[in-house]
Amino acid sequence: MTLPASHVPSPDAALGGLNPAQHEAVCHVDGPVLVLAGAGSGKTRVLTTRIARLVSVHGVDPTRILAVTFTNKAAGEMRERIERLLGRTTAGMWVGTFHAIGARMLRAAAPLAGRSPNFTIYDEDDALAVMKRIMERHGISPKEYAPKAVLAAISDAKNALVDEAEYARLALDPFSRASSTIYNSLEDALRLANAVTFDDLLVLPVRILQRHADRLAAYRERFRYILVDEYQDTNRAQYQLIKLLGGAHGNVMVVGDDDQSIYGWRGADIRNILDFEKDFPAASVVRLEENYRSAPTILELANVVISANTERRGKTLRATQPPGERVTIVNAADERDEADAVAEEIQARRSGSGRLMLRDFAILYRTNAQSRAMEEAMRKRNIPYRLIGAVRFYDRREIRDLMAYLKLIANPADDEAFRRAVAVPKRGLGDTTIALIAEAARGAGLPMLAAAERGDLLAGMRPAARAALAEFAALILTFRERARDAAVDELLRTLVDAIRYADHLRAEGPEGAERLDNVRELIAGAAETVADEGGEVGLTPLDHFLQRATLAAGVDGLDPNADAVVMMTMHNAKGLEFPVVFVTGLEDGLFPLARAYDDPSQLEEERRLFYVGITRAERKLFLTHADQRRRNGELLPSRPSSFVAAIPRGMLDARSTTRARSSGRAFLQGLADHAWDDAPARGRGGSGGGGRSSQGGPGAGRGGGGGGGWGRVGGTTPSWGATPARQPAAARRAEAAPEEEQSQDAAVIVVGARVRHARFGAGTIAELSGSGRDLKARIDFDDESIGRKTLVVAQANLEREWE
DNA sequence: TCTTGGAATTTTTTT
DNA sequence: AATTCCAAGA
Repeated sequence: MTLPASHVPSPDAALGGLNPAQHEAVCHVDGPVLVLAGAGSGKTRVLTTRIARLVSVHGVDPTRILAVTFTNKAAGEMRERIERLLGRTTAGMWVGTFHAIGARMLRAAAPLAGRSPNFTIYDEDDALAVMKRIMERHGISPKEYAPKAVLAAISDAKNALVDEAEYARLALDPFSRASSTIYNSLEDALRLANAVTFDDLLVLPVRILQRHADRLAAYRERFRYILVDEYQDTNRAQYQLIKLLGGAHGNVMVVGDDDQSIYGWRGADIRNILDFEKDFPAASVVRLEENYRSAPTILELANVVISANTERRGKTLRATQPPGERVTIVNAADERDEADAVAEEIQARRSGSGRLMLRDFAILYRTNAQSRAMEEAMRKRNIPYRLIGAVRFYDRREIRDLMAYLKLIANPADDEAFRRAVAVPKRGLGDTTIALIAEAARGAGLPMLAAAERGDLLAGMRPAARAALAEFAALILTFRERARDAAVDELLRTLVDAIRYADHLRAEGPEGAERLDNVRELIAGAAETVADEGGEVGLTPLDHFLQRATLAAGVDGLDPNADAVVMMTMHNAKGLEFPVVFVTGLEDGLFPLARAYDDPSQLEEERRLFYVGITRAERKLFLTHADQRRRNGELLPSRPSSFVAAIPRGMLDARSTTRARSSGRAFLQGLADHAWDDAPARGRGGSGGGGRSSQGGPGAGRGGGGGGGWGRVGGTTPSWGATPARQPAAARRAEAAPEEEQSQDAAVIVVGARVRHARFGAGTIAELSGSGRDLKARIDFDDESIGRKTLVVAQANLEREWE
């Protein structure tokens, strides 16, 4: 990104408006620092400003900076903000998630881990499939030891940097012994398939650095400054990576909040943050305790909730925002009633005086299953929404089918991909034939595809099967050659043609059409992949595409331009903020989950998750719970969460939906100790019908200069993300478009419009197709080497070009 | 080899 | 409720 010189701020301008603690963190140059950054305390600003100053004031070459973020989206935003501050590109700076960075290091040194650079990353399903087959081979019954449990045990071991050999030594009980056997075989199978698991993306780089002093020295020399965001959620392997890279010079800044540590279950070790000063002696500690995000009422609630935890360093967030509305708790009859109340509240507020847009609302829940009722409520009222997480796009069957082909093309040793690709569409090759190939491959020590190419290994196979197999192998070979330089979208198009995949889907009946749409979306999305994402050599566009697809997080797909209500788990909401937030399903057994009661530390983690949910809200927070809820098909009575019961009455306005009041009486009266059953009378003037908006308005609205942007929407022409500067959460707040069903982008995305893409630069829209989330734009880019491309508008993150 | 229908079985969170 | 698993039949 380049800005006119007049827009480049002087180094000191960036310091304006920082509070003393932020200032201290930003101006810290050498040596370790721990920044304890409370929710909404401006830590992203601290990180980006510091990096910008390292470059502009201290003359640090961007290539010598390593910044670790929690999601790819956060990485992109961080890079963008730094570039805006610097007025120049940050090419060569490493900004990414631990997994993306690990993958990059591993690609550069794959042979040291027994892989070649085009290795495949197995997701959980892939790993599970491999494992089940291993268990079968070893005669370990999946009834006795659940494959998922074994995989989880192995994953835990990897995240704790325990290798097969050490695990074998530690394995004493029967389950661990079985797991140990499987762990061993799994590692062999992965090597053979030239594949790695998610965990390996962390573990293998650590191993390489531990065993190869020259590599370690080279990286230490390169990365003089290391920054880690969301440090409270790092696990052993991640911690070790940072310690290896930064241990010598100690120029490591970690930023985190022990109160927001919510990934203990996947190996995150809260001790990493509690003990930072031990690991990096003489570390300075900076505490950011001023909150710039939330109304005082919300913050007060957050402080009360988290104070029940004992395992914490302890801090109290101070409010800087003007007073806002009180927090409301809503009692609903069941999950549908709860969803209706939420939807009605959104409708009421949207048409109210607050000038809110749909993207200003977020619905948060503990489990993905809770999204269903919410989705139905939104659909019933034609409220556009975006669902984060749950069923990932790449998990859909048709997408997995095609991805299997791509993976096999990229990595012919990938047996998982082979098994899936060879079976779809049907070519008369069933289990028997596949088992035969697997057997032959094992015997010869070859990947299955290679075995399939060897006629001499397939004695005893039916001629028909043999012919089909030869044809399949030839097909893959053809595409392998094409993939060397072909663009991925082109590759996909030809592939879909060659295997007549459209026919295959259409044969499935009506839902095949929808699947076909997804295929088109995949192709359009692939058009966006660029050959080289920053200096990695020897990889094809396909390799890049596959990696990006596997490592994509749920929120990565969140389109900042779409005006839609967002729904997601609280885990996914970490790091985000919204004017109005609904934290739903606050019932015992659901949030906190039942199993958390066994273990005080798990209960504390649930409470931290609640804290994360609360602190996402800027102006208004709703808590909701239902009297009964369908779970796993069973209708269960529910009582309000113990988290709710622990909140002093006076801090909440309580309200019941009409249905909860009429039907829920008997149930509620059973709860003598329940704080809310007498509440609807209070609050202001009689609380009207269920879900009526109480627009008691934050008349104050924006308050501090950089703070909110709460009121301002509307206005004249859509300027839409273009307003540079002055707007902290600029992208999100941007204007959007008329209501016209789903297609919020329609007003600005029109044929002839000038737009800018982050990588392809400026261009003109030549043609549009599809609608809503599937709206695609054919764009003629100014740069002739890029030419004409078709992008999915919802994913392309286009900005209107300002002229 | 592939389809079909009934049974079994859901870890809660995700890179 | 919904997906996945498994056995028997076409």
